[in-house]
Amino acid sequence: MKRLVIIDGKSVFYRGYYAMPNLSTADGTPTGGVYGFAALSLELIKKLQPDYVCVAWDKPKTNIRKRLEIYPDYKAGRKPAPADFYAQIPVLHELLQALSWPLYELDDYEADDIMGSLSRKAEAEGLETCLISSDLDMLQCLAPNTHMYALKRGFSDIELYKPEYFEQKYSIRVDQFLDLKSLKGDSSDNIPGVPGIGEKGGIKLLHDYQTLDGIYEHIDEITGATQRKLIEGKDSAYLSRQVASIFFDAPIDLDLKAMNIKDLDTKHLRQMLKDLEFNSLLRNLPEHMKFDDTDEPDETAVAPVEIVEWSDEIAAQALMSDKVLVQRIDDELYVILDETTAAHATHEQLTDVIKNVYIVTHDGDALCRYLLQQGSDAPETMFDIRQAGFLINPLKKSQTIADVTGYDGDDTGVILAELWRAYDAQARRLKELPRVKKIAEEIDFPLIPILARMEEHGMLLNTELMARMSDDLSEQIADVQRQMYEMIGYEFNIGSPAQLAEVLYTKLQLPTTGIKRGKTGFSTGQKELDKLRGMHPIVELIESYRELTKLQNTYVDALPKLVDEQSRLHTTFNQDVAATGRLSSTDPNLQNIPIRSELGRKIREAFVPGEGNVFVSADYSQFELRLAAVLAGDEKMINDFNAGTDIHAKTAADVHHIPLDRVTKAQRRDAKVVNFGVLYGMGPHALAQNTGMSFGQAKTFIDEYFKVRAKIRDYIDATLKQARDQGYVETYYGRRRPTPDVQSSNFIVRQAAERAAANMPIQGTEADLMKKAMILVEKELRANSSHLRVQNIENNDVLPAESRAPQGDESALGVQVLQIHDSILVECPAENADAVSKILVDVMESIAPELPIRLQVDVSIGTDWGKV
DNA sequence: TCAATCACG
DNA sequence: ACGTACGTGATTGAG
Repeated sequence: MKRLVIIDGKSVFYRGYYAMPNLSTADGTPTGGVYGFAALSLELIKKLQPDYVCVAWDKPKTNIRKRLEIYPDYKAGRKPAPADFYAQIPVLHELLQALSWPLYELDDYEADDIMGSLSRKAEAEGLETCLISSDLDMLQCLAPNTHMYALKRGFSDIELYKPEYFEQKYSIRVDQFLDLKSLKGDSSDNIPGVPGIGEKGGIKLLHDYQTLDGIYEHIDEITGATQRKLIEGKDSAYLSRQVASIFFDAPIDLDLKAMNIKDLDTKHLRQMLKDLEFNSLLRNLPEHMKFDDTDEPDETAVAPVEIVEWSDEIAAQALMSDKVLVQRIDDELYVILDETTAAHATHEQLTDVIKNVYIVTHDGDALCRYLLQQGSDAPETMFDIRQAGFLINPLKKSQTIADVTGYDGDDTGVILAELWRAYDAQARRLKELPRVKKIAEEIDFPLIPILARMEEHGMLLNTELMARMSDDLSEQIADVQRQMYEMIGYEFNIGSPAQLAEVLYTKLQLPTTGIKRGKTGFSTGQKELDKLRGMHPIVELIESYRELTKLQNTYVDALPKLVDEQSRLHTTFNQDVAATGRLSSTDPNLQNIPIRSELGRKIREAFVPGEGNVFVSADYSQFELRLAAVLAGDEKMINDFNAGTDIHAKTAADVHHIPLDRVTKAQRRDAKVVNFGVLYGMGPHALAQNTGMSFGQAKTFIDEYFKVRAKIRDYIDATLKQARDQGYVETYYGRRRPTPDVQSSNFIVRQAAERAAANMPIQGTEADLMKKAMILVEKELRANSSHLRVQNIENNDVLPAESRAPQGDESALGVQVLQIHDSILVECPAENADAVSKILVDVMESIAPELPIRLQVDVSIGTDWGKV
């Protein structure tokens, strides 16, 4: 039996769009919906092996005219789809052309009707029809040889409905389905049904009386509320049936010739998929769609490298190369010499290679950590394919090997060949982006071994102290809990926002005016609690409960579980996550250990240096604000900073037109909020929320602020213009962030993108400088040149840098252990603390002599992290 | 798996 | 009519 597949285009596209919301090509064109459509339909083609395929499409607006005549509220209340959804539709149409799948759309008929009509004709012709849709309405079309593949939540979850399965699942016949829908309604199409009758009730009624007509013919036999609801809802039920029924008479021919799946331009298809960067799909095409390229080289399929065993010859060849790829896969270490040859190796065999040859690898951090664990040295720098991928497009959510190579199979030879190819492509791309290349080579790549050493070194945790703190917190939590239960009169889960909202807004009847509500009900977040403060004593109890449990669950109880045998914590620093270029820290996140609250700060006391050591902490003062002043070229602000003026007080004085010495504490505090907020694009609403000003006051304040700091306003405008005109923004040093969403027609999306775009050069330049500082600090700590020289000058025992002891923790003055965006934490022997402090201040303050501003670094020494 | 909440710069 | 400050990560409850 010949088989026909009819795809509900928009429905499948929609699934794809929401399954892959962030997918885009390297230049930022959104492709998630198209990818979802392509992946899903090609998968189904492979599985179903159809002879014919076509796609049904809802024509915008005109297609529901027929139903609107009957029922004006049909599909009312539907939200319009987002702009980048529509932007992808022309691309999808192009793809369909490449596939030669006919696309059917008609005035007055929805995709449902087209699918239904075609399937009836196919049934008559003796074809088997597979309907692909997420709209269960299509179940009306089921027939002996017409089946439906219903897409469910997620992506690969598909349910096959044949008439027998349908009848078993719903315990009604297919021809009763429309009547069931007439009774239960459909909220997504705004079809009312009979209010009060749902699926259960509807099925029971249809069981007893077969049809909607049957039910009303026997309405006397039905009792109670059901009878009343049915009588009241009779018109609605029949109206619903009219609207929900599929029109099987759409004027469309079953043109099997046009639907023939074998008839397509495979070359066109290949080019299309390549342009869309759907490389994995390209490699996994159904047999008949593959491009026959026996007479021209196929650029997509990559031949696996040959993997040989290590030999002296390989070693010699590697040492003579100007670069080799070194990659660990499944606990095996490989060295790849060129696109055809790779060899198994051990870290010992590679020691000389790593010391002398430029290394290319995917995930240099992992490679460095492995080498360090084996007792080897890490290379000073390398080409990291993962990091290069990030630098080329920092908006890409993930940079795994599969992401950068487009190959997600498990053939090691192919992975290695693809990695080599990916490196090649990246190197070529970086040549076109010289400033990005410079960032890679001078900042991100050299930082990798430093981060690896920091991670391996770890931070010592006083677990006994943590245990005592935990007991303490437990007692306090139990106490707060007891007080709350007494107050309310019963026990409930305070940690559940749903239950808490119930207590606050229903049990206690606290006012809900002005309270934000989310999808699940009224919010119980800190902002909303602030509004309720003073109305009920429970508010303070909730706050302290939250603080205590947060501290205990997230830090005090969680961190000790993660220490190694030496009681040290090893985080992972990610350099390829934050689109601004900042580091992030995971497993555990050591960049968000509490400090702001008194109680939270205590947790830092459990972070201690090793025996005989101390911590030295150095942080930039007002780093981002200084950079904003520089980027905006605001000379007044730069001068204020260079003169050491209190910038927040100065801002307040300027905005209020009063002398500096008459600024009140409150005025300074408000100015500080604006100074920071403006870096993020804060509006009057947020300012009002944060300061307690009225909306009007906040607006006036911001207007006044931008009069005083007109250069900042100009800078933001210029940055946004750049974002719109060239599609990206960049840091002072040229790190880029693409800005596709500033073109969005969706106001909210666009505004959010604008704030992110305006902020990126500031936050990103901060990140660039911090990384530079870390690289230089590391060099100084290890070389400890000038400082030791000062110490050794008396015995005149200075060695040239080259002949000093090999690199290693022992020979360094101290070890960097943490970076938190504007601060560096170093662990060092107590006697080195002053020398380390000096290095930190000197290096960090002089890291950017090209900038016309003084960078100020504050440094402190302590015997635990709470004391620095 | 997602939303809510809250920890940091 | 929307939602309202940038960038992160971890935990919890609930579907």
